[in-house]
Formats: sequence, C-alpha cells, structure tokens
Amino acid sequence: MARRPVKAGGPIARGGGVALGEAVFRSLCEALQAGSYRAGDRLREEEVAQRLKVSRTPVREALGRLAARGFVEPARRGLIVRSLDISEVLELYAMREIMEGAAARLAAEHASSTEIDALRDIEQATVEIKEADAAEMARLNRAFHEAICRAARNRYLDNASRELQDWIALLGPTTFTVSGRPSTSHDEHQAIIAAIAARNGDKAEQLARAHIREALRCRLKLLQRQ
Amino acid sequence: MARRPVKAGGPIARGGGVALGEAVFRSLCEALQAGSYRAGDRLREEEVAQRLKVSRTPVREALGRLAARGFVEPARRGLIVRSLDISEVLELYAMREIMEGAAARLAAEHASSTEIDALRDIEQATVEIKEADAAEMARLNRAFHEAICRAARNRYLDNASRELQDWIALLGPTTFTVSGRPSTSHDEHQAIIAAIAARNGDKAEQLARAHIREALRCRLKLLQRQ
DNA sequence: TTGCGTACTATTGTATACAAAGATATACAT
DNA sequence: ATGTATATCTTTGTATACAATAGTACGCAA
Repeated sequence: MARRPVKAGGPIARGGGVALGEAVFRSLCEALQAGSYRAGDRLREEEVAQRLKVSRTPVREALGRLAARGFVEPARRGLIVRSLDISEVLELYAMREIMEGAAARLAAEHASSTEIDALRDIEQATVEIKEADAAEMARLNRAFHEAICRAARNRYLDNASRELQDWIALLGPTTFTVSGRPSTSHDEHQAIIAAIAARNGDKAEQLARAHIREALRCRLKLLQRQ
Repeated sequence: MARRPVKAGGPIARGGGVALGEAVFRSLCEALQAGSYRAGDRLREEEVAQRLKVSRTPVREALGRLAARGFVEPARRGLIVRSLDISEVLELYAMREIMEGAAARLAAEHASSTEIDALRDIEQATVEIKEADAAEMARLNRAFHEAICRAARNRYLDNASRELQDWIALLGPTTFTVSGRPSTSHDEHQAIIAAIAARNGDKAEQLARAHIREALRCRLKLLQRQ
C-alpha cells in the first residue's frame, strides 16, 4: 500500500490556557476535516502522540471524544476513520432538511430585527468575494446557517445542527466547488431571509428544505466525480 | 450541608468482556438516571474511583464522555451534574416535537408491515400491565418511540432521538406518574399507529407532535409539584 | 500445499506517580 | 472588622510504567 504521508501538523501549542486533551481533539478535528486523515485510515495512539509531541493520555482522551461522536470507530486494532457510504449521505441530508427547515420556521417566529440584519450582512459579504473562493463561501455559508439556528432559540436544535455540520465537513470538498452553486445558494438564502423577515414560518421552512435538497443535488454530483 | 449519602452502587464488575472505562460510564449513566446523583452535585474523580474500586484513568474517560454530552459540566473545580431550568425543558420538548414528528412521517413512508405489527404488539402490552406500574409503562413507551425511529430508516434521526431521550431521563420521574397519563398516551399511540398503517405521513406527523405536546403538559404539572 | 497450533509482537487498557493550577484558609496590616 | 497577601492543600492534568489482549508470523504435521 502506497503509504501516503500523513501531513497533519507538527507539535501542538502547549500551555495556551487550554488543556492538551482539548488541543489534541481540535488538532485531530482539523486534520479530519482537512482530509489529512482519510476515510478508512488507521489511527494509532502512539503515532498521534509522537507527532504532536505529547503522551498517550491526552491523545486517548481526544480519540475517545472522536469515537463517542462516531467520527472514528473501533476496528480490529485501534480506530479507523469513518467513511460514509451513499445511503448515509442521503440520510444525513434528509436529517439536515428536517433540522434546517425547523430552524428556519422557528427563526421566523423568534429572530430579532438585529439578527435578521446580521443574516443580510452575511449574504452581502458573499457577493463581495470572488466566486471562485469556495473556502470563503463555505465559511460564510456555515455562518449563515449557524445564525439561523441561534435565532431559532433552541439549544438542542443548535447542537444537533452543529453535529450534522461536522459530518458534512467530513465529506471533504464542499458543494461550493460545483460551478454555479455559490450563485444559486445565494439566491436561496435571500429568499429564506425574506420569508423570515416577513415572519412567514411556513414559507421559511419550505424554502430551507428546498435549499438543502439543492445542496444534496450538488453533493451527489460531487460524489459521482470521485 | 446535609451530606446526603451517595448510594450509587459499589465496586464494578471487572473483566466481563467490557473495558472498565465503558463499565464506569454505564454505571454513572445509571446513577444519574436513577437520581443517585442529583442536579448540582459535584463529581470528583477520586471519589468515583474509590467507590467503584478502579483507578482514576477509566473514571476520567467516563466523565469525559459524560461532559461531551453535556450531562455534567465543568465547575470551579471538577464537574457538577447539569440541571435543566424550565426554559430548557421547553426547548427539549420543542425539539422532541420536531424529531418525533419527522420520525412518524418517515415511518409512515418506510415501515414494513412487520414493523407496524411490532408497534401494535408494544401497545397491546401496555394494556396488559397494571396501570400503576409507571416504570414498566415508561419502558414500553421508550420501546415504542425507538421502534418508530428505527422504522424511519435514518440513523442520524435515531441517534438524535436517543440523545433527547437521555436528557428526558435526567429529569427524574416520568410523565406516566401523572394520573390518567398512561391511558391517554396509549390512545395517542394507537392513533399514530393507525396513521402510519394508513401510510398517511401528514397525519402521523401531526399526531406525533400533538402527543409530545401532551407529554409536555404532564411534565409541567410534574415540575410544579416540586 | 493447507490447516492448525504456538510463540511473538504490536497496540490498547489500567494504574500510579508526579506536575500544575486553583481554591481555601490563615496571618497580618489597616 | 475587613481586606489583602501568602502559604497550604485539594483536585485536576499529564506522563510513564506495566498488564492484558488480539493479530501476525512461523513451524510442523497431514
């Protein structure tokens, strides 16, 4: 097997007010989302510990948290990075449709005018960056969905959405790398904001759900390329 | 302070094919749900370790998982058991309404006839136990909701529902201790099953949501007693 | 050659020792 | 009496050593 070098970062910053276990956890999350570890890769405690220049103890803690979330799973020996097959991707987006729909409806009920303005600002920012910058688009997109979840005033919904977002990140390239997607996504966001501003919960939910279905279409295109 | 004795069980079973960290985690979960530890109680690693006759290492692992889920939270020193104020209870049930509604709709689409029969069997069992047995009612109720989630064919929905269920368990006495609730709950369940059997997703969702709202009414009664 | 058993080794699981941080108590000054 | 500085002590965070277990390779026999 062609032992692809694991290029995830070197030693970890120590004593920055944050415990090593936490730092290792973040480092591994980043590595996972950056694709430094890929689906099916094996993770050994000692290997991670040596790379980050810490002992196995905080590494075990971090891996435990990763395993609890399901991002890695126990294998014959140690842990392997979880991979999502097509049916799981469909379920994941189905779940997002439920959550984002509910969040948009609740946001239409509860969002303050300040929060609605913040949504508009985020979308304004997306037209001011160059279309090709998919990473920045993805960042603003996350900000948009998080802002809606916050406006929904339900911390369980917020947590669940955040976790789904983490799973999406595990899929690798974002749907904004599909040509034309940044623009259509922006239009859909605008429509959702308008419905929320009009306090039309039904419409906000319907639009948010359609938005996620469009995202799934792009995701499936992306998966077929691979 | 009147140092209520912590009566959570003694030493843990060792070597039963399950790692100590896992065993400690389960033990603490049970203790939490049984009310042996109450909201606001402090958890010290050493104390738990001595009681269960293990070292701090597996205890830390278990506490880490508990903290990741939010059941305990870091305090000035160590961890304290999380307590839910009234607004969180409302958010919790609002989230359940979303999830159970979605699950019922999807179950109406995907449930096999075998699964629908299984739902009927569970409800049949509830009429065969004596009304006063709230614990058994609660067990069957969980089985009912889990069966619907499974029938919905979405593992993210299933996981999220299970987590909400764990939060509910943290609230202590179940809504079945409210007089008359076992009976009305049964009726509501029957209606949900009928809608699922009729493949009427809209109605199944609407009924499931109403069911959770009724459960919330009982929960609020229960909270007012305290 | 193939199947099985056994030794070995890689890796995780647990305990313990030690370091660091932070709370609490005490003494002293005002 | 009250506030502040400092010492002490409790508790968590990290490293390391050791135990247990599961995979792998090797040898031997059929």
